[in-house]
This record gives sequence, C-alpha cells and structure tokens, in this order.
Amino acid sequence: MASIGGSGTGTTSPVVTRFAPSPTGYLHIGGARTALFNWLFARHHGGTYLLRIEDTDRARSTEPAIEAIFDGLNWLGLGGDEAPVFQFARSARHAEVAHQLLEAGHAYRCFLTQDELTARREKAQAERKPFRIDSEWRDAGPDTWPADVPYVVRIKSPKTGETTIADQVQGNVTVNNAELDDFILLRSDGTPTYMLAVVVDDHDMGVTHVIRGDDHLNNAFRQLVIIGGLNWPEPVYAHVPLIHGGDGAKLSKRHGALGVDAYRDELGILPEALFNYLLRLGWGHGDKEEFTRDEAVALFDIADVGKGPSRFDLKKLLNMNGHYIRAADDARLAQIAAQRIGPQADLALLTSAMPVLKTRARDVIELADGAAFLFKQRPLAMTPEAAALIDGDAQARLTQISDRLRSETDWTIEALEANLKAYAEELGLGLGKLAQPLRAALTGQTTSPGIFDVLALLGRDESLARIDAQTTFGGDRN
RNA sequence: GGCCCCAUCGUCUAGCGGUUAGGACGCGGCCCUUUCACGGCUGAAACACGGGUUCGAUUCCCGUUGGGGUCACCA
Repeated sequence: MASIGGSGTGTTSPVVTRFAPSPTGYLHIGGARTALFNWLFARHHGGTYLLRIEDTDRARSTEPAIEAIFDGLNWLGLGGDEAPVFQFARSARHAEVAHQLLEAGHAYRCFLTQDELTARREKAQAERKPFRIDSEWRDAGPDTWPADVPYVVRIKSPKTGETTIADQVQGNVTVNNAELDDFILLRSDGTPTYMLAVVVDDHDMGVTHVIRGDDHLNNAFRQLVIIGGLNWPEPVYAHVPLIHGGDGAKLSKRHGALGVDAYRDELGILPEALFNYLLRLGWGHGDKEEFTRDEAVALFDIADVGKGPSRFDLKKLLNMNGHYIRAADDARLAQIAAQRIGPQADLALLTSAMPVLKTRARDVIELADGAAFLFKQRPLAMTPEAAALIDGDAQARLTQISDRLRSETDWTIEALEANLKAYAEELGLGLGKLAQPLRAALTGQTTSPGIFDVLALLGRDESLARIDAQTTFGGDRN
C-alpha cells in the first residue's frame, strides 16, 4: 500500500473515499467520473468507497433524483461498499459540532441580518471594493447579545498567514488566509450549512481522501478552518478538473450534459464503454486505450489525473462503445436489443444473428435497427432505395434465383454462396448485380449483413417467401 | 473585478532536459468486399506567445495571452 498518509496522522490508515452527490437532478457525466475516480482509488488501495447523499437543500432535493443517482451508479458498477449516508438525517450532529466550536471560541454568534449584509455588499460593490464579511459580533461578549433576535453561527477564520493544500491532483495550492471569510456554520433557523456538514460527515465516516470536482478547491480552505478548530485530522485532497462540453464551455444541463440514464436509454451505450471512456477522460496510461475494470484498478493513480479540464467527445465514446459491443456476449446483446425491438423479437434468432449484426453497430440503437429485418412481416415495407433496386430485370433474376434456391438441398452459407456465384458467372455478371436486388427483397433495405448470412438466418421458407413476394408472380406462385 | 487553477494535433492523451514529439477518436487515401460495417495499411494534423535558466528546452522559472473555477443564511 502506498504511503499517502493524511497530513494529520503519521500512520497510514486504510483508505476511505466517498462520492457525495446532491440529489437535485440526475447523475450527470461529471459526477459519474468523480464517483469512478473515488471507486478506483479505494479499490486500488484496498480501501472502502462510500456514498453520501447531500440532501440538506430540502427545496431542491427530490426522491426521484436520489433513485436516478443510485440507478446510474449501480448500472456503472459504482455502488457504495456500505449503506449510503443521508446528510439531512444528521443535522443534529452537525449542530452539535457547531456548538462545540462555539464553546471553544472558534465560532461566534452573529446577529447581522441578511438585509444588512446585502446593503454592505452593495455598498462595497458600488465603491468597487472587494467585499468580505467583517462582523462586529466576532469578538462581542455575551453581555452585548440582543435578546430574542435570531442569529447565525459563523466560523472565526484566521485573518493572517496563509494556508497551503498538498492537493494530489493540483499540486501545492496556497491561499492567503485574509481571503477566507467568516462563513456561516449554522443558519438562523439552526440548520447546518453545506460547509459544516461536509466536514462533520467526512470525519464521522472516516473519510481519508476527498476526491471531488475542481469547483470545490476553494471550499477546501474553508473546510480546513473548521477541521483545525476541531483538531480533527485533515483528509488528503484531490480536486479533479471539470468536464467541459465539445465547445469548451462548462458542461451544464442545457449544454449536452445528459444523465447517465440517457447514455444508456437514449444513446444505447454499454456501461463498460462509459466506464472506459470516463476513465480515459483526464487520465491515461501510456498508449493504452482499453481497460478492463481490473486493469483500471491496478493501474489507476489519482496523481496521474490531468490538471486541465477535458472536453466531452461523443464520437470517441461511440467508437469505444462499438468496440465493447463487438466484444460483448451475443446472448446478452440479444437481450438488450430485444427490449428495443419488441415482443416479436425471437431471442434465439437474435443471438445467432448477433455475430454479423454487432460489427455493424456503434450503439444499441443501431444494433436493434440492424436486427429489425429479421422480424419484419411480409409483405416487407421497402425503403425507396430498396424499391428502386427491384426493376424488371431484377424481378426476372429474382425469379430465377427463387427457382435455383428452391432446389438447393443444402441451406448453408457455403452452399448458398456457391450456388449464387455460379449463377452470376452464368450470367456473366458481378455478384453485386444479383446480391443487391436480393438484399432488397430479403430485407427491404439496401444495407444489411452479408447476403448469404441473411439467407441462412432467415431460413429457407422465409427467404423464398420474401423473394417470391417481389417477383412478377407477386408471391402467388403457389 | 478579487482570489485560485489550467495550457502538446480539431478532441482525449503519452512525454517527466537531448525523441523523426508516440497512441486513440475524427478526417483523407488505399486494401479487403455482394451492400453497409468490421479489419488492415497509410496521409494530413500539436508543443499558445515572449523572456530567462542551461551546452541544450515541449519539459524548469517569470511574464503575456487564452481558458476554467470560485466569491450565498445553495450544495
């Protein structure tokens, strides 16, 4: 085990990481990657990976969002090692810690109202001066406290000196303590703020490594003030860069930031493909592009994560998805495709067709579309291009083909191929002249798996029936 | 605007003082071929700029430019 001990204790404690989403929406792609990195880091070090739902914002947290997050996480195989912690349920403990800080003199009651604060903020802005809360209540004694007036509890941030964090991804980051304000720990209604809750929960959950989005880097300094006041050990921090959209702008909900459920349901992505893609976004290991879960666990190191934000590239995800589709088990793919095709999808047929279907699909949608011809009802609906292929000449040949195939006793790919190639030779034509009209008759489309595969898959009776339906006999030869 | 962070092909990245700057996606060409794919081969494509340090900078330092993050009784 690596000796990346927390800066608090000298001994190496078992690694504990956590993914702590707030359930105000689905699990988005950035969150999924943060979860992945936490999971990978914990696994790599033989540690524990925990989940915490930060549902203290009662107005915005919803039950469906919580379910969507668990659903997405489980789909990716990133469920927590223990039952998830719900932050809101722990508010009493958060308040208890705030009072501990109050008694130790590291926090104070502040009676400034929101209106007063807003006024001061606006004044500072008007004077183009940076605004920093400077509450006169910071050092006020109990004798000056107004009675029956609500107050908030603020932390006493240091006003001098500087703090540096040895961030595992960003390196050493230093900030002047003067930049830190006396932020709120407990609101005037007594509820804890995020800043307090995170620190308390991480401590109580035994979190040793905090791996989260870059947008929390500034918060880490504030959280350190609380940790210092409590004399708790500091966790190791690793702030990973955010993921941007293809245009470089922050990936937001209206900017192509889909929930992972959309990648599965609407884009037809396989979980192992998304896992691999997310892993490669911001992290690399030489020239290696594909990683199994085990390889990822063995090779992953949070220190190797890039410091700059990366852009999300759907084309590459799709390409990777194609790789995983080709590598996936046929029965499993048949199962997935069948859900999209409908009740008429025959699993056995679908499974046997999968080898020739999956090289032609980058996602599950294409896979299902490519399989659709297998289950079409006669007479087949023709695409305009396919219909155009069946002209008078083609119909005549189709009739000939029907006759030849009808007397074919060996309905195998090899025999069928030999048969039709011989016919093409007799006619002095390329196989393509025969294959395209045949493909149109058999599938109603101009593209499909190899024509002999199609013939074999459809079987003698169905093949002949589909061909005859397109000849001059109009399918009525019997 | 203050503070913090970042910077290699269009994109994801390898590189960790001396390389023809490598791979992948995408793009072009060729091959395979009954269509479409897959696959194989191949081509174009990058060290943001300016100063240093050094015998030598993509690599180390500073600045500029550009991009991002953050500044709530949200999380």
